[in-house]
Amino acid sequence: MRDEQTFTIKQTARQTGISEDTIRYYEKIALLPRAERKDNGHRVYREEDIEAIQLIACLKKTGMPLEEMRPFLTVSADADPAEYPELVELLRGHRESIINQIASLQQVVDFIDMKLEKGKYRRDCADDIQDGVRTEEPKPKAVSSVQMSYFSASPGTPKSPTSPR
Amino acid sequence: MRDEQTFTIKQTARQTGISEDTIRYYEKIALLPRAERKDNGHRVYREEDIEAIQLIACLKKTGMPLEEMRPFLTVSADADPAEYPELVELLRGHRESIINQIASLQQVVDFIDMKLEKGKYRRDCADDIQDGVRTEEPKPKAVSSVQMSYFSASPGTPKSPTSPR
DNA sequence: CTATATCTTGGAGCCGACTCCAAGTCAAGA
DNA sequence: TCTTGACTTGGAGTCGGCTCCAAGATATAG
Repeated sequence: MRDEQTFTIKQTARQTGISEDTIRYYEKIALLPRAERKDNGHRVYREEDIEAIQLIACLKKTGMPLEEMRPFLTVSADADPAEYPELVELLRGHRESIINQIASLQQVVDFIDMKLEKGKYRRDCADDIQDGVRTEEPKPKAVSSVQMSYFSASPGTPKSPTSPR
Repeated sequence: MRDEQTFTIKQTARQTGISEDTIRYYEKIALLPRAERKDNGHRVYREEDIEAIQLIACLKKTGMPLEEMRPFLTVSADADPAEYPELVELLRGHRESIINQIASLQQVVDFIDMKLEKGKYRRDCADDIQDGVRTEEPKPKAVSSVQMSYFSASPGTPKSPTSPR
């Protein structure tokens, strides 16, 4: 039998950069599945668990709220997302919003660059919220809590995904 | 008499996508300078103020904490950062971290794309465990090597979404 | 047997970033 | 005059995401 390597929570924390407390917290709120326990009750982690935690860490870096991560973790847990068409939609939506986020970040970089290189004139990074009359509330999405474009989605900008790589 | 247009807080909120309450909050914590008041005490905003708020909105989208925005706002307030060499350093640092963030986001996009297009394999989306003493790492953890099947390669320990073990 | 270390649990506390509220001011309209 | 509406203020409350206990179990070393 393949002996899979296992890790203590401490080792896991070290490998993932997420604190032990936080890992337990994620388990508590069921963002992570309940970890297996040894006879003494200690948690055991293996590669796949660590990868899940790393995925969380990665999404966290992008500013995504924990609640929104659930679908990602579900997808990562079981292989084929195609079986969950709703999930596919979710993923697409997230992809969109991440692309937008990248654009925002790029604008900040531009802003900085401009400032750094003598910048005098600045064309701020908010070209998306022109005086278009936006109703403050993006309608509450029906079924899934996820959607939450990082606010102020540009009105009517289809913005097809960047060419698949 | 110039045509400098001024705005109420409500209009400003609308234009920037930031709520009135939040704008007042930003002023309260001095992230924004105290706005001018009319005789009746009402706040007045003009273009430059709106731009500052939009800058905040933009930085917010990138996940930056309010406290970290202060230098940016200082810079935007008075044009030339070169006079504040310390600020220049700050800006450079932030630029760095934003670039990293973009990379993280791109990885998430890749992750999603992989999942969406039938994904089979993935490479890890994060591997910057800050100055880590990578103690016992069984493998060299190559950044760009494609291993780590994230799923479907669970020999003996299948995780199903519906059955926690 | 005792001390030390590593874990467990439940729960309290903290911080950032809002969000909401009550009470009050002022201007114009019916 | 009374009412409405847009604003003001200070402060309280909320929520997400940790972070920090205290009390207790178990494992190994001396």
